[in-house]
Amino acid sequence: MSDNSSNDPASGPDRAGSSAAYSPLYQQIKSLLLQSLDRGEWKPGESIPSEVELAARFQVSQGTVRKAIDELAAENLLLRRQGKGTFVATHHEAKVRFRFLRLTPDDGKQPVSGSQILDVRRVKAPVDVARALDMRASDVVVNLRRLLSFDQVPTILDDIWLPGAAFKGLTAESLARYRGPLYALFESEFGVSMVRAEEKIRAKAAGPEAAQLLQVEPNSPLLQVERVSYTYGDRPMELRRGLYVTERFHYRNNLN
Amino acid sequence: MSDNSSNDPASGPDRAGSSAAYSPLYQQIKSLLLQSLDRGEWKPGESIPSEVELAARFQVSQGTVRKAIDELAAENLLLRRQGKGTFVATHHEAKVRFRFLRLTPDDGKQPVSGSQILDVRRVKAPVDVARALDMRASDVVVNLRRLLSFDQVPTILDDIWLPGAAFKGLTAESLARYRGPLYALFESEFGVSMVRAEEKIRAKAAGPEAAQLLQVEPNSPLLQVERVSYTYGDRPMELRRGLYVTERFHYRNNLN
DNA sequence: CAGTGGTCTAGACCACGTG
DNA sequence: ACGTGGTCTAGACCACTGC
Repeated sequence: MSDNSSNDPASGPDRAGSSAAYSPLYQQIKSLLLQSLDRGEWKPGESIPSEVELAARFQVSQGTVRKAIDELAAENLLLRRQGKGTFVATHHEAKVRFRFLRLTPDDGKQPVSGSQILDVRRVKAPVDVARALDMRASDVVVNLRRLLSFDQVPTILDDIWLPGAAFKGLTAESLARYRGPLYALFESEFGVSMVRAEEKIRAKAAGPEAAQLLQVEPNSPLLQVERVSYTYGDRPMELRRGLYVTERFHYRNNLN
Repeated sequence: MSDNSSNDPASGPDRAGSSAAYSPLYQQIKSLLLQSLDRGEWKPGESIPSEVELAARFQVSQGTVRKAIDELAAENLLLRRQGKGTFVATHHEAKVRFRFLRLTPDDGKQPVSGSQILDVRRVKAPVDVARALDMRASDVVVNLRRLLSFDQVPTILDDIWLPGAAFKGLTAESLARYRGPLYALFESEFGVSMVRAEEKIRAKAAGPEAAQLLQVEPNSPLLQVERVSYTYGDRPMELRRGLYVTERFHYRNNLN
């Protein structure tokens, strides 16, 4: 705040939300950065302006910008690379691919993966799906089913629900052609960046259809993983129900 | 560094490990703090010295101490409370109790929990246990089995393995008397603070004994959770194999 | 009111990546 | 050589807690 002899963070020109109880400057800067990300001012994989530049733009010190970026980096929305700049996180890039997939081979060797699209439909949202995605039951959703194999062994059966409006051009053909993580496709083809997800996990006996597709005995124990993925602004954009075969794989998790 | 006109972080008096490639000052401070925690200089629940005090002790600026503490707080080893001080994390305290338990009721209402000790034995470590706990197979371990119930419904069957040396006085009687999380007991009775854990999760059919104890049909699908817990310095101190009934509960997880 | 952590600034220098 | 993020410092003031 160059024009302000006291360092009062609330006195400067109106930077973000105007009134509000009290929010530290760096939080306000963080919100502004989030808005820019959401607005698509900087695309996934691209670099954002340098800290000095942002400091000038927002009329704050570099340290304040830094703290805002620190938090966004901690949340994996941004990626700092010393000497190069700060980049918008992306689901392309080998390093963060399958960022949301916690299923891991017991022996540690990463397997060859293959995907088979079983079905793509556009339907009115079932109530539970509508509730999870914050939509009305009259809204249209895309329902996508696929089978993932690792080292040729069928391992994950996914049942995926997406808001129809945001995923207009999504067809079985475009999916069949595509190689790589779905989230990368969502990002580059539909401008939807998944930033965070919540999962609910339980054990479930395989039904007849799942057993057949996953090539296990009916009633075999499967891991059922229900995931809701969110974009910027905590807007839910995907509901995914997966059934995992955990014979030679396990779901890994770290607790702090 | 008051006595050093240049801000060279490597030139001052030898603060931590001496040589080593290069480590930022605040990382060295962090190591020193970790050593103090490990050594028990400050006990769980207690406050550590103030930032100014630590800055004076280590001959660095408050900002550097702050950054070290920031990281320890992010890892949940320390807890900052504005206006009061910085405290050593503890498994007592309602807020962080069951910090490592991710099983959550589907309806959100937190249940009444009860614990029943089934068995406590001291045996030579089986090979897999020895490997997980970084021990020799000739070493003695404590093996503890218990049944957790939520709202009177048997839900978790735990099979727990602990290094015998560190848990000398652990008996069935002392456990039966104790109420509250095991990790809190480990902390106050044995000076072992669990700081971090890794879990491997899979779906498993209930064997006859588990089915009987958990009051489910044999071959019912159960969540099998294998957890290794670590103290300071990444030393594994517990192997825990749990079987969870996920009829009215689920394992929740957040992905970033 | 004093003491604690929390925010903000300004400026110096370091490590890294690229030309 | 230059620009980027990373570290470190010193000092000011704010917000919260408890005496």
